Amino acid sequence: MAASEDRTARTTVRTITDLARLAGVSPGTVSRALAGKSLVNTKTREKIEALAREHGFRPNQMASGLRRQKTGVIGVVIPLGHDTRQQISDSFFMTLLGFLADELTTHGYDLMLRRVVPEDDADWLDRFIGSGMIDGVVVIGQSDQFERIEEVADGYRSMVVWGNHQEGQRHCVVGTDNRLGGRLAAERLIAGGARRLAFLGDTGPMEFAARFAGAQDVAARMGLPDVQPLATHLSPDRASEEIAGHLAQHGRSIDGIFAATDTLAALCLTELRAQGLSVPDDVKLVGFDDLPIARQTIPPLTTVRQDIAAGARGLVDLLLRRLGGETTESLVLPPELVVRETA
Amino acid sequence: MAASEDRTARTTVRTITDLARLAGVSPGTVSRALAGKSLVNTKTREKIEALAREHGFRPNQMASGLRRQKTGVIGVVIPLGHDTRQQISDSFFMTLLGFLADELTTHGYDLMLRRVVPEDDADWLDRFIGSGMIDGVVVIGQSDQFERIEEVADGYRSMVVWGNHQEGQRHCVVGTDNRLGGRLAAERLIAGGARRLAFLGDTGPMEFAARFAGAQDVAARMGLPDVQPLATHLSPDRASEEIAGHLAQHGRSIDGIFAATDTLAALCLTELRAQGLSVPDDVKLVGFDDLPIARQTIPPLTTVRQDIAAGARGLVDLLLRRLGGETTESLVLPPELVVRETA
DNA sequence: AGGAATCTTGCAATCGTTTGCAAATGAATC
DNA sequence: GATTCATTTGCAAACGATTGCAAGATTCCT
Repeated sequence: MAASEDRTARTTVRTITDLARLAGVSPGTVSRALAGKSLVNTKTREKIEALAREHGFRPNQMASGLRRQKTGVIGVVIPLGHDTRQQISDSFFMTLLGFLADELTTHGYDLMLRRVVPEDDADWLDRFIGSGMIDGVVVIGQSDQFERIEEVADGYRSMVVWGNHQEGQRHCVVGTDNRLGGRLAAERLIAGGARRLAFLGDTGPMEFAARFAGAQDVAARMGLPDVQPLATHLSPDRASEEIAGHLAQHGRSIDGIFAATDTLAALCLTELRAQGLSVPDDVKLVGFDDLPIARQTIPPLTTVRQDIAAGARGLVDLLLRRLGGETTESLVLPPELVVRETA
Repeated sequence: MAASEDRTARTTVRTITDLARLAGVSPGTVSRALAGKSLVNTKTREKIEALAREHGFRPNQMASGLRRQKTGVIGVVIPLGHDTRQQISDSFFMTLLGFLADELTTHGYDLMLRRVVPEDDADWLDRFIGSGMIDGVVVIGQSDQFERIEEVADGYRSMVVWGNHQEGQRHCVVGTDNRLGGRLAAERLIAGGARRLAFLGDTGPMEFAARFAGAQDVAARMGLPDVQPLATHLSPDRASEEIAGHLAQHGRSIDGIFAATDTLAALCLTELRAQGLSVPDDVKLVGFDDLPIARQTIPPLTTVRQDIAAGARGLVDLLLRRLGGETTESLVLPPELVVRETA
C-alpha cells in the first residue's frame, strides 16, 4: 500500500498553525510568507512554501475572508420574472454566464450563482448582498425588478447590472442599445418591402420593450401602421403553440416579423413553414442576439447581433472599478445588423 | 429627505452583537433565536425576530460558516479539456447547470461555479475542495481527468461527478448509459438501411468514447465494417470546417452518421445539404442529447435523449446523501431513442 | 566597539457566529 | 417555604487567518 504510506507519512496539516509548528515559526509568519509579503526572510519563506506544497496546504478561505472582510467571490444573480421556468437555460443568458465566468476567473474571482424568483422573495437582492459571502454582485437581467434594483443601488455600490439603460437611472448597467437594435431590425424589414410589422415576444421586460419601441419608432417615422405586439413566453414548449396561434390569426395580415430573440425567431421560422408561408418571400423575419442557432436555421437568420463577450468584459471591468471605489457610468454597447437570408 | 431620515433613524445594525444590544440580551441568545432553536423563550424570540426584520439584519455567512465548519455552498466545477474555448457554453452542460442550480436552491444550497483548465493547473480539484468555501463538489464532465478524479475520490467523500460509468471505478458518478445510447443509435441507422457507419466527434472524452464503442458493438455484431471515427472539435466555428472536410473526403462512402452531440448533428446537417447529400435518403443521421435544437432542424433530428433534469436531480440527491454520511452507488440513467426524420 | 537603522519575527487582538457549560430564573411539588 | 426540576439566559472559548505593534536579530556606520 504505497499510496497509504505516502499519505500517513505526512502529518495532516490543515491550519496555518499546523504548518507553523512544522516550520518552527509562528502562525503570523506563515501567513505573511504565503501571502507573499516582503516582510519575511527569503529563506524562511521558501521553506514555508516548500512545506505548504508538500502537504498540499491551502489556507481556509472562510477564515481569511472573515478577517479581511472580503471573499474573492462575486455573486451572479439571475432574477426570473413571470416566465419562471426554463429562463435560466435561455441560450443568451447562459452564454453570457459562460463569458462572465471566464472573465471573473482571469481576474482572480470566484463566481457564486443564484437564481431567484422575485415574486416569492421580495428580499432577493438584499439577502444576497447582505450574506457577507460576496464582494460584489452582477445582476443578469432586470426582469421586472427595475425599481427594486434602483433602491438597492442607492445604498450599495458594488453592483453592476446587465440590462437596458434608461435616462437618469441610478444603477450602473451594461447592455446593448436595444432601442437602436429595434430600429435596425425594422429598417431592414421595411427596406425589404415589409409594411405591416409585428413584434414577436413579451414586451414586459425592459429590454424587449426597448426593442419593440425601436421598431415602433421606425414604423411611425415611415408612416406605417403600428407594430403589432405578439406576446409569447420564452420557453420553447409554450412558445411554439403561442406562435402558431398568432400566425394562424395574423399570419396573412403581416409581412414583417421582428422577433425579440433568435430562439423565438427560429421557432417562428418552423411555424411559418408549417403554415405554408415562405421566408423571406411572404414574410420577412429578423431575430435578435445572433446566437449560434441563427446560422443554422434554414434559411439562415438575419438578426441583430449583441456582442456577448464584450458585455461580459464590460460587466466585470465596471464592477472591479466600483470595488476599487471609482464611480462609473453605464456602458451601452452598439448592436450590429447581421444580414443573412430571412430579411 | 424622507428616505435619508428613514435611514438614519434606524441605528445601523450589522452584527449579531448590535442586535443583541438593541434587544437587551446577549449575542448568544440572538444567535439561538435567529437559528430557531427551541431553547429560547418565545417572547424574546419574537422580539428579536421583529428587530432583525426591521433593521434588515442578516447574519454574516462567513463567520457562521467558519464557526460551524460548513458553508451551505456546493461547488460546481467544469473541467475544460483539450477543447478549451467555448465548451462551457455547450448547450448540454449549460442546461444541466441550470437544472443543478434549481435543484440545489430548493435544497437550500448555494452554488459556486468554477471553470478550470486542468492542463494549466494540475491542482484544480484539490484547490477547490481545500478552499474551505464549499461543503461538497459536483464535477461536470470527466473530461480527460478520470485518474485525477479517482485519486481525489479516495480521500474526499463529498463529491459527485457527471460522466460515464466504468466498471470498478471509485468515484460516484451520475450519467447516461452512453454505450447503450450508442447501440440504440447504430441500431436505428442500420434498421433504416445504413451499412457503412461513421461517428462524428472526438472519441477522446470518456462519454463520447462510450457512445462510439456502443455503435461499434452493433456494427461488429451485425458483421458490418468498423464504424469510422471522424474527429471534430465541439465549438461550432471549428467544427463546421472540420465536418465539411470529413464529408468531402468520406461523404460518398458512408451512409449513416452517428453524431456525438445534437449540436454537431445540426452542423452536419447543414454541411450535408451544402454538399448536396439528402437526409435521410442518401445519408441517415442520429444525434445525441435531444436538445431543443433537435426539434428545429430540417428535417428534425432523430436523436438519443438524455434526461437532463433527472441527471441534475440525481447528482444533488446523491451528493446530499454523501454529505449525510451515506455511501452511494453510481447512478446510470437510461437513454431513450427519439425518432424524428433524419433516420 | 557602540549605536543607529533596517530586517524579521512573535504576540495577541480581531473578524462575527456558534455552542458547551454553568448560572439564574421561574414553575411545580411536597 | 424549602426543594427539585425544567426553562432561559449569559459567559467565554472556539473556528482559522490576518495584521498593528513591539521586541529581537542583523547589518552598517563611524
